[in-house]
Amino acid sequence: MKRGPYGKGIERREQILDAALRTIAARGYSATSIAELAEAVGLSQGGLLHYFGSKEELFVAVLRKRDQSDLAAAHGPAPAAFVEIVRRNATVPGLIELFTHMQAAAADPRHPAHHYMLERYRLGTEGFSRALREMQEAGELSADLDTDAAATMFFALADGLQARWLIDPSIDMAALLEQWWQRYSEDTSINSRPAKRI
Amino acid sequence: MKRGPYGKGIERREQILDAALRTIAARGYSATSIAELAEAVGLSQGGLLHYFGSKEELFVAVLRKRDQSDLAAAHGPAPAAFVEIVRRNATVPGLIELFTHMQAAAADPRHPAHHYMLERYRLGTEGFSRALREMQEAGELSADLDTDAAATMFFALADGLQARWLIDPSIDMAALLEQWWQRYSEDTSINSRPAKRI
DNA sequence: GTCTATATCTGGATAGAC
DNA sequence: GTCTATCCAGATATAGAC
Repeated sequence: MKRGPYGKGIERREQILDAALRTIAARGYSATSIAELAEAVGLSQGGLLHYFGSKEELFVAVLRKRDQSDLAAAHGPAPAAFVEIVRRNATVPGLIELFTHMQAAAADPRHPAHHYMLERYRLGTEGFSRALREMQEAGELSADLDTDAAATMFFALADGLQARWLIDPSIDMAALLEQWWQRYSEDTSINSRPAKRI
Repeated sequence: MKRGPYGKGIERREQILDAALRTIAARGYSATSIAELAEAVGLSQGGLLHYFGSKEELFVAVLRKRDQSDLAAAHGPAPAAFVEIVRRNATVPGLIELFTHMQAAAADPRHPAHHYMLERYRLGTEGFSRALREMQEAGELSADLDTDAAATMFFALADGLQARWLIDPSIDMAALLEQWWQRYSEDTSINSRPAKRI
């Protein structure tokens, strides 16, 4: 809450992002043009674009804001906390839709979402992997598990499930993630089991 | 190879799809308008649209054609064969890009890709799951594995990895899928291992 | 900082001739 | 079946006034 125009600008920006978040959540991605967004925010198209250079940059900012709120809401032990975020996201399909569209668009290195996605993958897997290593050190997790690979899989699986869930909501994303983790994290080291089943 | 205008129309359609496949593979999705496509095919825009009602329907037809050729090229035991398809797809990023865009767009039930995706999920998981059950009956796979869930996970993981790989080609999709399968398919039934690690 | 107005303009879809 | 020509819609981005 700084004073002066600089602080106010930032504050206004956050207000706009909040409104955009709500609008996309309610209307979905495809139904949302910057005109719609501007109206929902109570601003003109030009006024909106004053804060974010382009539609795509605005969308990326919205995703960043969601990540922020997801992270703030996360708590508890590592794998469960991440599953919890997915469960939480499932209440807001519009934002998942936005994410999948941005993820597809981010294949182009010049797209504003490209850097965002790279950063998200890096931070996400680093955090997840670190949490797993701590579990290993505490003896709560099999030491032979490749934590980096597991983290990469988790995010790919979560993203893939989300994309599919939008099309076919019959699947239970959180349950599948839990099921995956339960089975995948089982101890498979040589000491813990015979080489062959009897 | 039927005779008459009907057969010829179908044949022409296939030619067009082949050309479209190559063009998208080479240029990527975003760079491909129907005008570009028409040019590559050696047809006018109107002529192209005579065969496919709209851009989206054409794209879906392209995906169907790729599936067809993937399936024709697949061979060998179930999980490995599917990984092989992913490995093969990795040589054609443009088509993966097309797929991820269509997957995102398919969230809208009115989009032509919606039905395609639903069908693909259904056929894919059915086939994968059936193959796993056969392995179980042959005693090659732990009987306690939920084959439907495993199949759903496989496709979600593969799709998620592909979307990420487009943005960050440093990951090895096929290796991660194999690693997943190897660990996930391990026998975890009570007979095969002690309850707790020593 | 915000609005109005406008510049483009890309691109998909259509109509009708040949 | 294929082409030409055109239309039209929708959307973004920009310029300049207040």
